[in-house]
Amino acid sequence: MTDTKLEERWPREDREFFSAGLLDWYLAHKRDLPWRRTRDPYRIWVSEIMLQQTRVDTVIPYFLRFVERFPDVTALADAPEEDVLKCWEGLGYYSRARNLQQAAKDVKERYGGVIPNDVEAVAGLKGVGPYTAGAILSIAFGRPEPAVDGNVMRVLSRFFLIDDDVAKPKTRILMEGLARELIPEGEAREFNQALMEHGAMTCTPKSPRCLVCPVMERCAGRLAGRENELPVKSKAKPPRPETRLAALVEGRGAHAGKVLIRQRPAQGLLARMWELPHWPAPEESGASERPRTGTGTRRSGLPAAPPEEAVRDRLRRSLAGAGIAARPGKHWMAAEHTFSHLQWTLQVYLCREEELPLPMAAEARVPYGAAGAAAPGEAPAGEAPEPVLPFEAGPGSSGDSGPHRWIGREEMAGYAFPNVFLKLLNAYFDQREQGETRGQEPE
DNA sequence: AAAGCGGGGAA
DNA sequence: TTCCCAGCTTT
Repeated sequence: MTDTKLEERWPREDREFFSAGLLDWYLAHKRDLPWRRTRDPYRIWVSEIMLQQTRVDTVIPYFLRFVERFPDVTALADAPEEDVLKCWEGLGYYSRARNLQQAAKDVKERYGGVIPNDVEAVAGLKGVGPYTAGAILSIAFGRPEPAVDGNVMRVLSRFFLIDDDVAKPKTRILMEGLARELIPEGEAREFNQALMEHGAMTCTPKSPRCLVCPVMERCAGRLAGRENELPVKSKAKPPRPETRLAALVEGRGAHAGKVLIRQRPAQGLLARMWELPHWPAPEESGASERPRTGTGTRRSGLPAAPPEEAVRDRLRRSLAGAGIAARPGKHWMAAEHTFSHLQWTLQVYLCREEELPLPMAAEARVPYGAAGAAAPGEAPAGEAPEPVLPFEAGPGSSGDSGPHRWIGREEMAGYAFPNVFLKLLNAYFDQREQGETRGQEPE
């Protein structure tokens, strides 16, 4: 973008009014946040990674715990990966944690553990894209780099009345060019934070607080009466629904009092996190129906449980395919977990570990399972044998089961779980402690 | 350029 | 409940 072109579209007077107004407002009203009490580039970096896709109030306790546990680049680089993942548990987008640690190892090796004051070096770190690079460089080092996130695009799109689709990469490039020009001399650190703070506190996604806005007099979006239709953003695809059968296997004998968990593969969704074992529900059964309402875990009753016979057989075969001999029992509860691209309905069944394990498990391991492996009275006669499903269907999957473990409540602290499984496990152990199984024994 | 990747807060 | 939010990597 040439300077004349920029001047045409956004006059210097407006730009200077905007920058000065926001900066003054920020210096008077900025929130006291943990990462604003330091200029340590490491802490700025950690905070910016956590703040991707995550709100300030959610991040604060995670940030404090994280920098206490891993106080500097070297401590993070040298920590076991599962410690880092456990510290990130519940925060989501777990690849952020793995990329952050990988980048810490790189900083330790390449730059002696010191985060370099260098645009290319910072931008080259794993997990650091254009926004985060600009944030680190400006906030930690005072460099005049733009840091354009969703807040900034919303603010700029309104004040300068830019109705390009902010979902397009081209629009972000445009905004970065504008944002770079807006930085007042020597004020990058405070101005970039002022932009984001303004988007978070005043120029909010819905119902922007124009009446208290420090730059409202010249806000082109508001003057045009279009503040509520900006920014323009094309809609994302709705998440694809998927029903899955989950097994809460109660251990017997050596595993009494424990339940079975497994670790997910190193690649893809929820990589290396732990979970209850679960498999896709058969399409043709009623099990693939979604509950009409609801998110989160709930007691059995609301989403109608799928037909018990077919489901129990499928579960038993899937468990056997993972080398676990267990008898599926009663439907316990349904839980929902929504990702941005996927919506799981987990139908959770209580199962009991079998005492007679290996021979049967070995036989049932045969992928296109022989009906002869069926436990007494379970396989419906005349039904075509169903394949034992691999651990995770889809491209890039080895099809192998990950490691399994038997754990009690105390051992949960040693494993990182996605929230939905954390809730299910806690609900299960709570219920069992209260002896609240009344009449719900597996058949 | 599009898809994959979690979770929580506001309306 | 439903809707909305959102940066980086990989494909």
